[in-house]
Amino acid sequence: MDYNFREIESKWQKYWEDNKTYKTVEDPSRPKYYVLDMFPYPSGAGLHVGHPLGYIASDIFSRYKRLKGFNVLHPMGYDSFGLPAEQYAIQTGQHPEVTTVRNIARYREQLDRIGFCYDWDREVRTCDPAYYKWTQWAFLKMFDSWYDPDLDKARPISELVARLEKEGYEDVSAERWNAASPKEKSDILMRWRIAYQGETTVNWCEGLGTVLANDEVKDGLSVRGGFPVEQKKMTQWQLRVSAYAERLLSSLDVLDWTDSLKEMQRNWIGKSEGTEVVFDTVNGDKHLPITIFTTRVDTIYGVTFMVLAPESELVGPLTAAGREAEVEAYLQEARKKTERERISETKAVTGVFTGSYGINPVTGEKIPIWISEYVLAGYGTGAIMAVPAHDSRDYAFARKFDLPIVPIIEGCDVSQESFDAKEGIMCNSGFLNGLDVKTAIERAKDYVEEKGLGRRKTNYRLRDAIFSRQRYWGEPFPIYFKDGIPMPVDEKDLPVTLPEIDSYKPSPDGQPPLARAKDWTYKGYPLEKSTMPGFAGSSAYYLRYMDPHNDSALVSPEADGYWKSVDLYVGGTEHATGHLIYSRFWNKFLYDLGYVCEDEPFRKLVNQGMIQGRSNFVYRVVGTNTFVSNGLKSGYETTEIHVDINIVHNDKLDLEAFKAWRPEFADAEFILENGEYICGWAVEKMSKSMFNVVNPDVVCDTYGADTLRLYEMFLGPIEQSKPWDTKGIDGVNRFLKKFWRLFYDRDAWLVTDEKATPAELKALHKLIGKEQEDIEAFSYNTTISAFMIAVNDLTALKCTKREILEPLVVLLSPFAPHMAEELWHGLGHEGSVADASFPEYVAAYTVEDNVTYPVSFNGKTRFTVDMPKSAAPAEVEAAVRGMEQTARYVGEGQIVKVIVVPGRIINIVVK
RNA sequence: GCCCGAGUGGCGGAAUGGUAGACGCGAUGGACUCAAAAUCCAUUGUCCCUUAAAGACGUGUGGGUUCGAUUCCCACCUCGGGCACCA
Repeated sequence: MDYNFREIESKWQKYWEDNKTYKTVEDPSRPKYYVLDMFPYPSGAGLHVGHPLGYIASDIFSRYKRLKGFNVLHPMGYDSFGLPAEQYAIQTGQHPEVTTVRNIARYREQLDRIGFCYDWDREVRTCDPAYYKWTQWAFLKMFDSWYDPDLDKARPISELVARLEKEGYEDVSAERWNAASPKEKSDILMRWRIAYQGETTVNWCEGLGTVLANDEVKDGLSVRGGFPVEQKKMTQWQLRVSAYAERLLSSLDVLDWTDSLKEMQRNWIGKSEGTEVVFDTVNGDKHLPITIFTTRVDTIYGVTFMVLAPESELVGPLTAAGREAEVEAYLQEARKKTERERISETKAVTGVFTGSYGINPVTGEKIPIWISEYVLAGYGTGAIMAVPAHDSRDYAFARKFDLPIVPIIEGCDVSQESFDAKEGIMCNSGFLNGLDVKTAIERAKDYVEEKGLGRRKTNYRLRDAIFSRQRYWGEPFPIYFKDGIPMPVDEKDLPVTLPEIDSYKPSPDGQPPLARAKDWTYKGYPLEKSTMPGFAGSSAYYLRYMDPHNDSALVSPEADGYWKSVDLYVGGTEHATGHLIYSRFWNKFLYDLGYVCEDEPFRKLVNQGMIQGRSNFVYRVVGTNTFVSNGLKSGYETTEIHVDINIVHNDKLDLEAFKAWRPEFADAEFILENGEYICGWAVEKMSKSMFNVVNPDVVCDTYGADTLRLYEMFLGPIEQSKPWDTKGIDGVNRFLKKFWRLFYDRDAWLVTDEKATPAELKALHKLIGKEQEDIEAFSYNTTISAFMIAVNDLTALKCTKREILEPLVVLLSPFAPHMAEELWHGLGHEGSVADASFPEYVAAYTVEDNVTYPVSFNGKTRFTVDMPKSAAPAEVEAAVRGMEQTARYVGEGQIVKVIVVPGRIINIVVK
């Protein structure tokens, strides 16, 4: 019987499905292990070979852990709300659900062909009402909670209400609270709710007709669609992620994530420890104290002006009489610019003088107050003290508007640029003179606090997440408005399902699409018309997999207590500042309220790299229909043309297929080298337009799923991005065929019950040891190498013994499950190879024979020493030192060091 | 500009202080075959050389630590990724 992968693979895929081989149930008698892939958005284009890279890696790990005796949870689902389906719906009028369901079916078909061990009974879809019921539920909990800074966790809002009634809270006194109207009370609580509605500057994307979160905007363009994004003040639902900034930052330390990913999150959270300082200001005869934030309070003697953000509410009160027109003109100008324009004009320094002055609280000096775009309203207090000598932005501004520059660090040259480094000795700085900068920062902070001029303050760049989208294809908010007051829908009435509407465009009066729904009300009151963003549904999906059919809780305490959190999460880095922050926030919130038992959702995270395309080119001689082979093209003037990689094999063009590819190439002629047409190539993004997309189905048809799995892992370390290069695929395919031939010689079944030889046992156990070690380290490519060596060794030994081959099949099963299953049953087993046990590693079988070390003095071999090859260098050293001959040559105790490497003695150092 | 990460044969890559280039691809030669496919065997870092032996060189560049450096340290160059008026 030859290795017929088509037959084998479809046979076992059906077997797994029929027997529910991969169904997982909670089992307290076995240790659990939770392996999760980032679930895909089911796009219309289907999967290409880059998508399954991470899935294959996690599948191998899941299968390995299962062989090791773990109860493995390995689920899959779909992140199925999202913009592409909605954009398509707007164009075609077709309900996004229709396309989504179709795409999911296609994804499932493609995934099934690769032989994953998912428990499909646990599938989730974010657009399923039974699923998004729990997304809405979590939102209600957030709406109904506040962040208590004393306990440093979220608490029910009722506790805050009780406190307000009794003693007041912060600046809201009990009298004021108790006298407030319902609307006023609602507004007050919005200041503390975790999910709250508030006015904020948002990223408005006209092209998509919706607001976007910071991580959905890149370089001033929307990540989806690439439309320009502008800043706009709007009232939106938001999540108080910023309350968790410190916890999100500090618990990064305990996570087993890559340093680069943690660093990205640290940057995104952007903690900076500084000082808030109060400056008195004078506008004519009016005084108004304003607070600024700085990390360099030590430079306070170098302050020569102050700057406000254009959006700052201080702009109005500080605009002096007679300056209104000019200030207003500047604000108009700034408002009109989109984010992108602001960025592209980085170098252009703009600003306007308010006419007011600030008083430096330390020096008493009077300094002008300006307005400029380079100060952001959303960070710190929206106002800064400017120290042009030691801040490059202040420096540029001072140069442009001819403001004084006062250096306060000894010996620094600020004639060309500012001196930003935090080093040097202070001067011109009163009580700070003579201190080095680091000391001066601390001294100045103490000083400011002692004199009551301000206080130490930590700021974070992390902003609250804007949570409303003016779109249709997302979760509706479980919020209705009673007399303008946002009210939560009763928990028992969840889910609030999406209504049918006639068109997916915004309503004629510019409202979100849900305004088109006929009866979008609850208890007779209007429901919220925006929907939740994409990250809502993906923030807690890993919890739902633990208990996917529970209708009374997101996850039962039993299921949560058993599965706890994700042990291994595999996915791309593109979610570093989006999903991976929101999920951690969401989980911490649920943890605070006691719904989950773990503070962090993803213990260990592995980022798989991208698989790029490898494009092929043909070279048409200009003005002809003749194509010249790559090696000869320098002799001609040619145009480079992308050619479909499916008609190229190992860079050799299939001439007939090329002629048939496009009508205009039907009568193409070729200039060949050595009788072949060699194509050029380049590594590019995998995309249809470059004809370099490789479909996993095609690879499965040609080589089989097992070869695809093996090959994707053999390409290199999974974290690395690399081009898909079909060249090497024959190698792993050859390996599988060779493996098969250990069992079958054509139709003859070779396996015998003879006893294995030491050489055979050695080959097997070397592999067991290596596979164990490498899989735990995610070094799959080296495991496969070890496999190839073992199979070559056993082939050379003509090994046909069950004692060796049976464990070998188990070792193969995580990588090539179909073939392993076929051979496992061939060996007479009844159940699936997935239920086998990982073979025990016996180090003794791999021990090498003795080795003879020559011991030389002055370059001449004087004697030899016999040691086992496994002896550690230290043991060899001890043996050499202890020998009589040694003492004869160098004298007792003369040896300083004997340098030994496995197999030889390199040097003997003598006193 | 700031913060990470990486530079090794014709190619993907291996080795994390101890024989650099495992394993695979490609290439060359050979066996089997009427032939092809498939399979198997051998060679394959560079230089010197008819070949071999022997030798020298060799992990981006320059220095350092060490008996010994692809690996550790310093500086630089190149590439990739992230952040970017965050005071």
